[in-house]
Amino acid sequence: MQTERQQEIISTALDLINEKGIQGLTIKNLSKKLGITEPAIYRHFENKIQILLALLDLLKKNTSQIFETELNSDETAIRKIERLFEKHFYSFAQMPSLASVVFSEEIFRNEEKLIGKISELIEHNNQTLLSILKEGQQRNEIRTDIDGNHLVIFIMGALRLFVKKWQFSGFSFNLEKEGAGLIQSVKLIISTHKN
Amino acid sequence: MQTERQQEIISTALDLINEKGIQGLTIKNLSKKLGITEPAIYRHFENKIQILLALLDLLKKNTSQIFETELNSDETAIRKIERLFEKHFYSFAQMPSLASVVFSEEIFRNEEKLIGKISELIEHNNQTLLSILKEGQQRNEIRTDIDGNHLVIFIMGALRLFVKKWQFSGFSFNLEKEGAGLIQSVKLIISTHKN
DNA sequence: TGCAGGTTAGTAATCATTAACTAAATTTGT
DNA sequence: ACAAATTTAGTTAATGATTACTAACCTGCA
Repeated sequence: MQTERQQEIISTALDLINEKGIQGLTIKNLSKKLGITEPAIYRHFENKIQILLALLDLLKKNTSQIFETELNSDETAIRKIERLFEKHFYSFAQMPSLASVVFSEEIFRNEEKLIGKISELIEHNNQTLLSILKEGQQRNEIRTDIDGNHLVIFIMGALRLFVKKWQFSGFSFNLEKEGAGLIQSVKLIISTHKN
Repeated sequence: MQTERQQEIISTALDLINEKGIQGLTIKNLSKKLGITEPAIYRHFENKIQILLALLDLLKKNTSQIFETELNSDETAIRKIERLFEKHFYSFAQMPSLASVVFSEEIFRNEEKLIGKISELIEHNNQTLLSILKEGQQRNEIRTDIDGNHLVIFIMGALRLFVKKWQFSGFSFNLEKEGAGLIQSVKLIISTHKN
């Protein structure tokens, strides 16, 4: 469980990374933004790594959950993928800072624990997506001429790059609206060809 | 033009980022790896930003050139895309450190000049790829039911994610060999459906 | 009254960078 | 051809900023 202050710290850390990148996330900047002094941070987190680990938990909560929920829903595979995109876009639109962190693994490369945790998260989400796709292929909803692992790369690659473009543009376009078009293209690409 | 020592410094900087991420690229680490003292670095580069700018030039040389060459070749669009992947894979296989940097824009987020330069590079390469795709669509080699800009996202997204997976695995699989399979899937996905 | 959550004032370590000096190589003037 | 002048590429020693973090103290509140 997290206290309100801890959540506030994590959310502010997220904003800082969004604004200035990982090199902008310092205890000084963090405390300044929170309106408290540096040592006060240490009343809530043991050290900086714990803050980043908590931040990774937030990422996990905001992405893993999406994958898991869809895996266990009753929809068609195509509809699951569609909702996967929609939910991601919704989540990022609600909290744009998230988009600046979630697909930027470079941020977590300076500590063994962090590397392990983000790798795990990515791998787990990929496996969940692969399950959805394989099920869709068995049901003949999703094309079988392309290996499931490759489909994962196309889907996640597109999602990642599209969100990164949005971030790079300074969140200047409507992610959910523009994203709807991309979702249609994804469906065209992965569906079994019917004619 | 660059001196031999400057190239050595850039190449070593690349290796450092590959090993420890951008936070591992310090003048101290750099000089230690080169076997010289820290101030000696400043005989070859004005400051650290100039080193990163020179590193971006290396990235540009290794990616822009690939795109440009293919744009102006006489091959079919499909063959151009195929060679685009092959050349990227070859380039990264020759110099794996490159793969750790080229799709990690986060590295260059702490200085206005760096952000500008990497954004320019990405945008330029995307535009070149878009030209290739649109020409292919006009010639009816590439499917027209999906917008060119979306095809760019699928192609670049897949290339980026695939290379990133290779990096994440510690370059543990054969990029060119495994990549050949992905290229076949890319061709299946972007080609006009013929039957 | 005890403690959660702040403060002030510091720590050692590390950061990029500079000043001043030097040995060796190279260029220049005669 | 050769000594003098200059340049190149390194050194040691130090700079002020900044890093994450700590010790000791304070204060309002349950």
